[in-house]
Amino acid sequence: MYFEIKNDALKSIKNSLKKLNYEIPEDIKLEFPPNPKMGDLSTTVSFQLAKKLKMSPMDITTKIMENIETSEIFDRVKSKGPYINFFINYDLFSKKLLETVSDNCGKLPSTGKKIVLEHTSANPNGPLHIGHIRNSIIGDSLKRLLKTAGNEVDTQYYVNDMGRQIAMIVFGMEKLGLNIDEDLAENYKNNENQLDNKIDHQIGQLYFKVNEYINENNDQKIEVDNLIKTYESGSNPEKDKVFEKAVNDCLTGVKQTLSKLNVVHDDFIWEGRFVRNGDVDNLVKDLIATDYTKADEVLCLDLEDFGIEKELVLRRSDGTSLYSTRDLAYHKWKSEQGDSVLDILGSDHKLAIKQISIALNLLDEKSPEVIFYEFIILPEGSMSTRRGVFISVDELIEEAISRANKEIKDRRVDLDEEEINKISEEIGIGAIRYFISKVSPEKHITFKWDEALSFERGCASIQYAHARACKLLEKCGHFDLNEEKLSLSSDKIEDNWNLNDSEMDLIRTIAKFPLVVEESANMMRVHPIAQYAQDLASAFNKFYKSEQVLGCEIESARLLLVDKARIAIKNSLNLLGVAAPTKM
RNA sequence: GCCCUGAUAGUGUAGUUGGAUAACACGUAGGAUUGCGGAUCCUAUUCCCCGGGUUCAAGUCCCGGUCAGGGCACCA
Repeated sequence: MYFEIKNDALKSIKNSLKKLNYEIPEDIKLEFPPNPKMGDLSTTVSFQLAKKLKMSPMDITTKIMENIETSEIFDRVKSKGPYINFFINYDLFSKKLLETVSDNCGKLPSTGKKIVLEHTSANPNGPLHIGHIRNSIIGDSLKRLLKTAGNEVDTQYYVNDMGRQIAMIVFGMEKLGLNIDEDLAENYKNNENQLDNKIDHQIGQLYFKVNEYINENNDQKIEVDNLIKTYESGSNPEKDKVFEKAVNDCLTGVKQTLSKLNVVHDDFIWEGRFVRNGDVDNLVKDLIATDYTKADEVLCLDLEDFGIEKELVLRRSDGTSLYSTRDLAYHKWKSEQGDSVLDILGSDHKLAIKQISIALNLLDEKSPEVIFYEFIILPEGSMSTRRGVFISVDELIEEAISRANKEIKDRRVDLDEEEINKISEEIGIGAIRYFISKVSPEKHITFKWDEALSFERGCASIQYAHARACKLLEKCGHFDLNEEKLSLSSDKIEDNWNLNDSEMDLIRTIAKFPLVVEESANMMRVHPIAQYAQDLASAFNKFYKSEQVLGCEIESARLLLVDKARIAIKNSLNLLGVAAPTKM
């Protein structure tokens, strides 16, 4: 709705400027006044013009005001100082809104663009820990946001099957006799209470032990190197199977975890394929042709001309490839899969991705757009799979759900076990996803249980607003709770509906949703959505508290308003990958 | 040492085209339920790290500090 209103306001301003023979600035600034009492939209165009016209902003505003005409959606337009403020006609606006908001509210028209989005891509050498979760949650929310904003999005998990880590795991299994207990892993699937048995956790423990062993027996490193060489050459199919199984096992566990968080990838791309299919070799050849490579002891790419002192090593002296070389081949491939490439990366990858971007430019390929995030650390310090110091995402999920469970049991004695479990899960997962998505990625997060999982501050209150709306609608008799559908047409809106403050505020907030989607998608940021969902819930709660809906004179109008609020809350939560329970 | 990021009420955060009275949540202190769920609402409280500069206008841009985190591998 605001898109249309903004256009109308813009047209009014332009017409007025035209009449005055003033120059029309290319982008006339329109913003929201600090307080709705001051208007619904305002422009600072007079400031913009002051210098060119050699007039004071105040005088320009006076002139504009003498000539301005507005469309009927605005009640009036008033100046305050040099600001020009537009006031919406809420009788018209609210009816229009209630007529137009539908189930897919927030969805923008197609851009025709395809984005390849890589996120999570954690090494398959252990379970996801709460450091990884920021990547997954930002990535998955961004996917939802960009899709809603009209893009086609393909999400990929880049699987590091060829790195030293996996070789170490294979080494541990073959040389140290460490093994994965399949029965225990299977056992976990059937009754999820022994996290240590979960297959990716078993692999994590194995990896930790191998690290300890190698640290004490440095001479054994050569064995690991040999394993890397063998796997990379593809000369030993038996060995390949061992590698592949280890990776797949770990991935099985990782996928279980992600799916609980409502995170699903479209593709899993194994880095090994880029070595096996010759892409890495070809890429190295192409880079040599650019004359930027140097071959001293090893082959590397000299990036000094681009302001990077550190050269990028392309091959080990034993001829095997490195992570960054394979990643380069992967990026080249990705850039051919869509119109743009988007990576979600921890800020520790900043230098590496910069090197990769420059190399891609040398090869005339698109470089990726990157969203960096800072680390989540524990109060006692940073996490490490290698050192075995971390809180796993599975632990976090268990704790979140169990806290939600306790909470809901206290409040709802009327619900059966199955319902309670389902709702606890929705609330627990919501708390986690909301906690991460509400802060901007460049901010450091120190993880504290109570802050991450508090239901007072956070997501549960938004979900509660949704549940409340559903309950109210259910009582009116025209609402199907299973289908979540209100059968009440907008021509039932009463003619004598004069909106009060809380209604206007709610209308305004709902109407903003597509605007928030557009702006957030443009910035590729999800935390404004979290804030918006909170604002929406708050506007709804205020309305709910101050106005009676059922049995009032304007029941139809208010029921429709509640229904639209419900949809907006649900859809905004959905952008964050958070469920909207109909009761809780 | 060089490079990158952060610093906003007691706490955690928003504030990205420079614009009006800096927003939200929690905390604390009060208050609200004869009506649809109190996981709610209302009131009070308190903030732009320091020093310069640009501008009609700076939390926002520029320069110089301080503190915190990260990066600078034949690791990923």
